[in-house]
Amino acid sequence: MRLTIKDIAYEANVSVSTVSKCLNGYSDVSEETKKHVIETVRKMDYVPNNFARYISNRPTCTIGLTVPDIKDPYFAQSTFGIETRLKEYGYQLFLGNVNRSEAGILAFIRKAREMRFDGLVITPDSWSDDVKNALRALEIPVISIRRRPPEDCDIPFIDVDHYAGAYSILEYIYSCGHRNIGHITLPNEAGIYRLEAYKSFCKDKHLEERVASSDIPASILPSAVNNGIEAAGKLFSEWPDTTAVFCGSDFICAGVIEYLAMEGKSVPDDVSLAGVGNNDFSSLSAFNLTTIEMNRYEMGLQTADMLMEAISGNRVESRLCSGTLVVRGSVARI
Amino acid sequence: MRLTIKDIAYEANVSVSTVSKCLNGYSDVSEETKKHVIETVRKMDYVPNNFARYISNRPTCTIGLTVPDIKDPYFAQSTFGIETRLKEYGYQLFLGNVNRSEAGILAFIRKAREMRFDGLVITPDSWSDDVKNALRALEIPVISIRRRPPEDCDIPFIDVDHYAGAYSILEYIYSCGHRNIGHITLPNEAGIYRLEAYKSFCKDKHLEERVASSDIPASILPSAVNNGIEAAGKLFSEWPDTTAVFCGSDFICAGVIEYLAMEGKSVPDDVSLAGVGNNDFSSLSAFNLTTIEMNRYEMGLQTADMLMEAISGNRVESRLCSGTLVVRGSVARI
DNA sequence: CTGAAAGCGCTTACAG
DNA sequence: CTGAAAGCGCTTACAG
Repeated sequence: MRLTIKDIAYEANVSVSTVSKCLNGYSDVSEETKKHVIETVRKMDYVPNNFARYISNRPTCTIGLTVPDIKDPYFAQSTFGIETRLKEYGYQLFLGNVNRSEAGILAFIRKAREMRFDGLVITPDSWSDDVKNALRALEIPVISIRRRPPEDCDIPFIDVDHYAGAYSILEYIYSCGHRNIGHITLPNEAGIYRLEAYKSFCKDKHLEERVASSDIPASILPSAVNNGIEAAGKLFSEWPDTTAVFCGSDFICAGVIEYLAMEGKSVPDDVSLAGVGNNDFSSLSAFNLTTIEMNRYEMGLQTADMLMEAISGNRVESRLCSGTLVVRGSVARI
Repeated sequence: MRLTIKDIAYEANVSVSTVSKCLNGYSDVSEETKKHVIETVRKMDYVPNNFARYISNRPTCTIGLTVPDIKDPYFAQSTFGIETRLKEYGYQLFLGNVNRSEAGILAFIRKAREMRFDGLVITPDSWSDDVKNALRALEIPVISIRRRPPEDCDIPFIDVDHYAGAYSILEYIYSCGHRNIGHITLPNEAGIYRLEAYKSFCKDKHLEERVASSDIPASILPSAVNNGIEAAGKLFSEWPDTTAVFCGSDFICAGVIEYLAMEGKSVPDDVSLAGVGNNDFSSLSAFNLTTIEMNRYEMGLQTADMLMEAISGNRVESRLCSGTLVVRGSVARI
């Protein structure tokens, strides 16, 4: 049987209340008693039952985090950042993989209420009425990470500034002398912001828009490569004099490189290339990609800060985190 | 204020006990009453307080998992497997990042007791006396994943069968006609098993041992590439007629490829190459690596199975999971 | 089939 | 400084 506070009280010859006070650092206990009780606790290896402790409405110091896909290294990094900072604040992370399903996130929100979490960090893939209502019924702070809530949902978010990142890498390409710059879109929400940036950029610099895309999914690797190959084919057949391509992701860059290799061309000698993401492989010399680093870890730290602000009762504003340009060798000066 | 079971009882005009029975699926309640209560619960959006529920020593249906490094995609995959299977059993995962520190794992074990977890999956980086004692004091089942406990620590483990995987890929290389096969070691525990397999293999086939290694850390990418470059230098200067190299990891392969490129050689035309790990980039055509897939996800599923066995009170045996050979183009037939 | 009452392990005013 | 007692929100024999 597990030891309870009674066992300690009995052993230490004091009352249950006194043991409780010693354990919780109350000051109105004599030094001597406290020492004796603490020693007894240590000797008997007693660990209080948190379930009994938190039965009243005290803060549980635990935060729930949903992750749509635990295998995605991006989420891994931001999760790590959140966890690190949360621990500094004395909070625990409760992680729920929700597998990109609406039922999953709904179940998680329920769990959060049952377990009396003090706050939530979520990444909903849909903002259905059910999700919005469940969120509204919550009496604890919520931050959305990597997903921007719709107008009618008043929860703060934190996300990468996809637009600014794309714009800055385009400026870098431009500064290297390129004027015939193509874009291959990334088929998801982030990709839309990047495309927007590309379009604004072309307008601002009076460049011709050269956009290509493919319907092949680009979120995981082998398929993203095919996406890049197909889109590159379209791009170069329509605008053969393109000198640089800005891709919606480094994965897609890998596909473009394969396409070019098939055409007997190489990067950056024949065509310059830049992406977004700074994946593991991007630094390998076979790729050596100029790209945008998203600083996910840093974003995780900030997410925890925002949540703590909200838990303290302050109003928090949504944030966009800027990526940083990583210059390697895939964009040539011309 | 949060609703309690009393509010529901009052609203539904029944006793607290009756509400509790309805909520917990007891049969000795009339259909009519049950329907009415459930409806009231739904209408008022009441969620029971788990802390009150689990105050007695009932199972909490939550499992603790320590992960040494949440950014490591390998852990991400096995974690995902564990979570998936656990959910099927009706269990929750509580994830604690322990950051490869002994203090971290000790703190986690304490949390596990406070929170009355039903079981633990751990990955200790050290098996100090403190850790072993803390583990022994635990009254719940524990499985060690990816770490094999010392003799005097009676907890079952699950790990990749590094030895068998290495041996099988060596047999494949041999079957392609290679007889001058070198090995570049991976400087960690898994690497030791792989080296052993290499040595046994050489003995079994009467081949000369050609082992090279570098002190440069090989766990993260840019540094692992340098490890491969340096070790390849040593290997080829000592045994220039080596036709195939088995590397302790795909990361190291990437370094060997760079080394060969600097020498004006390519894979597999001049030298054949095989690794272990099947990383994201391994499938890209610039690498096209023949390697061993570790099946981490599958291993996670099995981990959950083992834990459930143990929780059911059965004795469970340690397991080694075999990897599977992935044949791509980096090993030539000669 | 229903509900009053005791109990789970802890905390917290409150009296002494 | 110490401890008896009430209470947290729920569950579970038990009586009716």
